[in-house]
Amino acid sequence: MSTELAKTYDPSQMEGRLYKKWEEAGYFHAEVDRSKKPFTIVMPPPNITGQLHMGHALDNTMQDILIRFKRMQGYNALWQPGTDHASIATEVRVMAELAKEGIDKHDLGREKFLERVWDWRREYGGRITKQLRKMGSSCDWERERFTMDEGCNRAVTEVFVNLYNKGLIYKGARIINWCPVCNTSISDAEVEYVEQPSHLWHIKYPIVGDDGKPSSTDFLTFATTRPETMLGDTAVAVHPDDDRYRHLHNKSVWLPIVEKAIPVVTDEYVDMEFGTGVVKITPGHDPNDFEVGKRHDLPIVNVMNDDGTINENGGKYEGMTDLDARAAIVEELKQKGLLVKIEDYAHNVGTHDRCGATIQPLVKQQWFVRMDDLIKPAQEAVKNGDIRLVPPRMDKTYFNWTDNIRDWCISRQLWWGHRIPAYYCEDCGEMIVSKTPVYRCSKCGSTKIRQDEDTLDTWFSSALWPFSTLGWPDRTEELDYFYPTDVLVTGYDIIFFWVIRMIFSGYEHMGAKPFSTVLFHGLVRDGLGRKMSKSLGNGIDPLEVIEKYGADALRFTLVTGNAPGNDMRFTDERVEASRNFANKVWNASRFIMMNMEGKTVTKPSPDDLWPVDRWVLSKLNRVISEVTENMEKFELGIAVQKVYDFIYDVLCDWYIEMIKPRLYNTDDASSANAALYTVRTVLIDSLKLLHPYMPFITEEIYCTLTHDDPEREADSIMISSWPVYMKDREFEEDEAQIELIKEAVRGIRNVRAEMNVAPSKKVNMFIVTKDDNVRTAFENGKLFFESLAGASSSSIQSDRSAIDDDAVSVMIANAEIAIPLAELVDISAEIERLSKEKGRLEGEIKRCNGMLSNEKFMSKAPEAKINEEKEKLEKYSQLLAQVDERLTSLRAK
RNA sequence: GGGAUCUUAGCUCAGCUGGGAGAGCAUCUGCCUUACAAGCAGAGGGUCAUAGGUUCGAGCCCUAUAGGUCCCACCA
Repeated sequence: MSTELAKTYDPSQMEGRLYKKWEEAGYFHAEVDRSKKPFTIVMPPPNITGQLHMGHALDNTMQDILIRFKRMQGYNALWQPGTDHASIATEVRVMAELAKEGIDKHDLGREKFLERVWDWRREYGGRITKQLRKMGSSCDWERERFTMDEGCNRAVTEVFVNLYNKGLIYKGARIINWCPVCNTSISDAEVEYVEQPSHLWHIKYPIVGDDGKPSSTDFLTFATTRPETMLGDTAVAVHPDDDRYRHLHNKSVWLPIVEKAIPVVTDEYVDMEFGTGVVKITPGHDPNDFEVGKRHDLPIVNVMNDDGTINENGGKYEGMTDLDARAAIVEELKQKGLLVKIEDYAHNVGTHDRCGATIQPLVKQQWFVRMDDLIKPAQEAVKNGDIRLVPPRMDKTYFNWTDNIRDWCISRQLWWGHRIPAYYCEDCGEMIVSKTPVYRCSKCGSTKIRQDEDTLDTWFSSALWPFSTLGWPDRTEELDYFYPTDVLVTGYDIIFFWVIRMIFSGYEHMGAKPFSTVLFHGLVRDGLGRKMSKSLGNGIDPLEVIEKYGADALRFTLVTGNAPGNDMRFTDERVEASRNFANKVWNASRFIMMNMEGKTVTKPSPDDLWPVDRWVLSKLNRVISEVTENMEKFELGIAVQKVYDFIYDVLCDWYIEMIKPRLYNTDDASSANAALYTVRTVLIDSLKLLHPYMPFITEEIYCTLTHDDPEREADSIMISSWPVYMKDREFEEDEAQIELIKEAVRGIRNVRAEMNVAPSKKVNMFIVTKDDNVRTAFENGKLFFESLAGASSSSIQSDRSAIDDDAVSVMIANAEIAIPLAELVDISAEIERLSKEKGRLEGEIKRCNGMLSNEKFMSKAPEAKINEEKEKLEKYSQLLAQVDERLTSLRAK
């Protein structure tokens, strides 16, 4: 470790080095230790396809802040990392690679394809974790997991089989989003609705008469955007209350082309206002129609092949693509006189977000998790506060999901993922769900066994993450000790996909919640407020930011000025400001160390401390308890703001400036020692408070500062103890004294700036006061007028004698600082300045009086508030009297 | 269509359970004052979206309106 800090702050030369040191020292690692309280966070596993983006950066910064904070507080802090296999994203990625070689995954076959994916994963799967290290993330890499490692696989199988045996997993037909290009079903979330210009085809079906034949005069007219699906129509629906069609209840209409009768059903799903109030029902190719079909027990006719062409149910249209069939069918209807009109219509078409193909809703056999009972404990947990969501408004979103929960479709027609542990006997058709591979049919003894082709939804394994990573289904020590975990940090956009599923899984399989608190963050947007996305190309690469400004600046930027759950805009200027702050910390530390050089700083006796030393310790004390409290409440943005203000304002702008004369004064070693000891104490505690936010710079300074200190607390700031409030650092009187001096200094600076007094011009100052307390304060603080306010000398007296009449006055309660500036101001200007001040004071007094003379205020407001107002009134009245007196005397000239 | 959320200084945003409007950046004026020009000392700038209501007192609570954002559902 270097013994002094480099002249300029350069994050790039320290961050990699320090991270390596931490990791090698094992500071990130947590072992079960019953003598300490655990604090656990499981990292939302990033996709192995992922590249670090700002969302990760924010997410991980927040987790690292909490983990570092708790670790310093003495908790046994475990941050459990890992990655997600991301079935569809990865499969698409590898398929794209194969496509470059002209290979389709079906050519390779399942096994060969999976080998390719594992190869890909070995090569790129660790990329994101390397990038997380650059952020300074202090997670326990020795415990890194993967959603498809051996343990997670066992957990997944265990859960699937258990749920199946409990009757909570079933197989059933459902309409799903089918991508005819990728040849798989995709989840609702992967469907992107794109508005496309299209048409509304108004069509009429003949009404079937009592004789069972289509009428040639009575028709039922309706509109559709997809005429080709009429091949699969099994009903026509009207609203039950629609008087226009009451006569058709229980009747039928004739489905042309297919040439068969289909019933007219009544269903509330129909919007009477839209079009003619009639809807054709195609349960096989429309999600809503599917639901209607279920309610009315309608047959399902599938007219489409997996590649999107019309199948044998389409009769003569078999083999045509959907669009060709559409044109042909419209033409045939027209010839039959059944086409009423064609209208232009813009309509939202579901497309696959990865390949852009138009989604075809198809009915397929899928696996489902029955949610009605599983969701109940998850609902209850948030309701009764067992699990707390931060910010609390997320409760509403949460309940919106749990209240409207639908069965979870968990099967995917993909290869990369956990294959469903269901086996079918080719001979007798028996289905066996088993934790271990099945080779023989338990019913007929046949060995012709085939495993279900489908894999599980990626979220199925993520849902188990809080306990699968700790060893479940084995009852490990880790599980016993670290579970339930403490905080989950994630974006509000995956409340449904992930958070809810982890919660009900925790209750179902562990019998306990997965975590106590969920801390949500928002989206990171670009400078224009747009979501960062690849297609827009407006994403800001965190790694580039780190390279330019350092990880500390990036982390600081991501949590500053932001409230939990709110989106934030990310701009270069904000990072720059953060970097500048880091630079400030760097230079202040450098200054302190320069002054310590060659000296042995010892603990001063209490008598050696100056009021200003006690003032800063008292301020430090307060910021420690406030910051700690804010962090306990997850108010990270507020906490870091307070640390910033303390370091910048209290430490750098005031305290360091105020002790300079003592440091430079070689005659009084004990005073210099007291100042140095105090400033070092304050610096170390400030660095500790800042460390969770800016781990690298604080470590570098801490180690350098304490490298030869025999009483050095720890080899690293990250394992040092979090500062705590200390009663013997509380100095109320000294605080008041120094605040008075600061007020005076600021007043003098104001006047000087207003009067255009060159900063280099030193002037005499006279402090006039009759108040003993104020006198004491200024006796202690006289020297600050010289070092901070440009006084050549200052003296304290109880009246204005021996002061030039044309001196400028700075009024402080019970004191006047008179500054003779004869050659720079004239009396009339001073009268004007004081008159303005008088007006301001009168306004304040009027406001106070208004409140205090309001009977209702006096009877209803809390006593503390009333006293506060009374004190203000007193102070302003005092100042006003001083200003008045001075004005009277000036006007008499 | 349902739900959530936001609207505060020129810009980006804080503002904890209601008690005299804040920060950073930008702008303006001075300063190379031996830690820092990535700096120092000052200054200007806000009817807290609009209209009502509750309250002694509202940026904060309630209602309505306008506009923005997000999530969900997608209408034939």
